[in-house]
Amino acid sequence: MNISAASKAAGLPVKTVRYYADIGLVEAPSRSEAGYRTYDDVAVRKLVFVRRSRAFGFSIEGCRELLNLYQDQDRSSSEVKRIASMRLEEIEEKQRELQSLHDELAHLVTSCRGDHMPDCPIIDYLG
Amino acid sequence: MNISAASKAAGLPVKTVRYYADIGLVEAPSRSEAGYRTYDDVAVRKLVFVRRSRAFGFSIEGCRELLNLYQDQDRSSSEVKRIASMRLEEIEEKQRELQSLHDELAHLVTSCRGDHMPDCPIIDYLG
DNA sequence: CCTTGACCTTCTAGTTACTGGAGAGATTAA
DNA sequence: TTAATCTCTCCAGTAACTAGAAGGTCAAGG
Repeated sequence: MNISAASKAAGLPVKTVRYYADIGLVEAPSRSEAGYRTYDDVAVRKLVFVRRSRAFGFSIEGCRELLNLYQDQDRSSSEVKRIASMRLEEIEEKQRELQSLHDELAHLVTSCRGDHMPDCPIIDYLG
Repeated sequence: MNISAASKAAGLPVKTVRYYADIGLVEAPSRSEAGYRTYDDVAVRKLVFVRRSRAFGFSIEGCRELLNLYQDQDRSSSEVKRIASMRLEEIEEKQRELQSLHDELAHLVTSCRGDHMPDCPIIDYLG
């Protein structure tokens, strides 16, 4: 499989597939005689794993940790759970921040008449 | 006022204060004979405005827009309201995304026993 | 007067996670 | 054979700063 086929199979852009090998997140693939990268199903499965992990908001370093556990037959599920729980807490923190941000801004928006007078509570608040 | 005083007054790191002038977000301050940047209250007020806008999640470009409106005596409050409302919608979209992310991950975490067996539903799902 | 330490300057480079493009070689289909 | 499509590497850019180096300035204490 050449890189574009692997990229389609994994659901990642070609550039990203190369990038993940460049930074050592996944193994560097073997090359054809002409120097083309060649991928097999195992490589694609790992790329899919990374894509899903990223979609969960894990950082590259987080993915690296998870990937090691994924590849480790002797892993304990408690370690995986610990990492996922940390990420869950980060998400919850972000949610709280976003909520207070939302409430404050919504308050300002509703208190602004939105007509053509230069008077504006949003600007007043920010300034 | 030298840069560190202005930085404290505005609630921004010194580096950031310099940076905002470098990219032309705020005016370049005048300089003392020795080349030190000197700030007045007006400059500080604009820095505070930027800090607050950033805290609301506006991008630098968004801040630039708002700052122009802030400095424009003839601004219409409808324009300000429009920009703030757009930002509010973005926040709400982000909240929805984060919520489904949270639910999915929370489901996986609770379904994982977290013991010392290599069996793990989180890994199974990702891989 | 001199030194010490805090403060200021510019410049470069690093961060995160890619993305875009140039220039050149390889492969495939017509 | 030629044109289109891949693929390669390398360089640069994105957002919004942050860190650190090398060096100039200023005020206070001895």
